Amino acid sequence: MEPYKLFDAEYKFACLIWDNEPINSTDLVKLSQTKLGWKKSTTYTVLRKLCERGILRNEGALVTAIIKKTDAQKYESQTVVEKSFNGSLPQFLTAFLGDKKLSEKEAEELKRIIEEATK
Amino acid sequence: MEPYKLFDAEYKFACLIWDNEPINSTDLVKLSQTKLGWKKSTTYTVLRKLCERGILRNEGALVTAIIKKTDAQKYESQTVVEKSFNGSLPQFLTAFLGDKKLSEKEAEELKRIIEEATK
DNA sequence: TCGACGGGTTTATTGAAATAAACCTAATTG
DNA sequence: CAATTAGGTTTATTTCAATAAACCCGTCGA
Repeated sequence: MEPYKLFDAEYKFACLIWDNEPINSTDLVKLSQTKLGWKKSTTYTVLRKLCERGILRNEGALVTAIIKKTDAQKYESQTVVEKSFNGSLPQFLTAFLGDKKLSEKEAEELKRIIEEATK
Repeated sequence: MEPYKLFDAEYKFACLIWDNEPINSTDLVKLSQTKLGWKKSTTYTVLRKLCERGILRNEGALVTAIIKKTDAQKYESQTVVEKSFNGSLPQFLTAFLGDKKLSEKEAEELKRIIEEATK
């Protein structure tokens, strides 16, 4: 498995941790119950797998993230561009935008992000 | 199933058709063999499923696409932005670019695509 | 001192994606 | 006409993501 690959359920779960870390494991069980509808055992199963894969850590019932959300997102974004868009960001953008219209403000923000990446 | 959702294997297969349509089904079997390493039955199984879902058509052994590649890509791009980036294209772009540096030319191209979506 | 609770592990179950073996029938060709 | 080929369908198999039931063990408060 590639280091940062998170499956759908895993990603949602990891988001709980990124948003709440450090979090006690029992509290995480409760949070998963309310936010994801998961049973205790499900939470611990997924938690252990992500720990084994070096993505999370559970030490003394305190759960934290080892990899950052931005790194997981970076992996996810690059994977989709590679797999579905031949590695081409312009192709991705073109497809995403389609006939969608952007406001001036949105366009400015995007262009600023792009500018930023040329420096 | 959402109309345009293609699983990984299905997407690769559909790409063969988008790139070669109209294509005779027997030729498609050969193409899938060489490009994807698929057996004949695999090709026909996947082909039938995509036909049932209204994505491809197989009429008189002639295979064509019903939905366009750009539409499948659009769906894919929007799905990833929703699922992993909270629906925010700026967040996606930021994550994708990371520390990557763009050349002037690449930046221009991206900005042009964005400009285009404001008209 | 026992029962509830915290903090887990072990072991299943289910469902679906990915792939293919085995079979079928009609047409064609040597 | 016998064998091959085209063009499929039917039925499995395998793998793995997603989810959970059932169990375990130490501790702590009543």
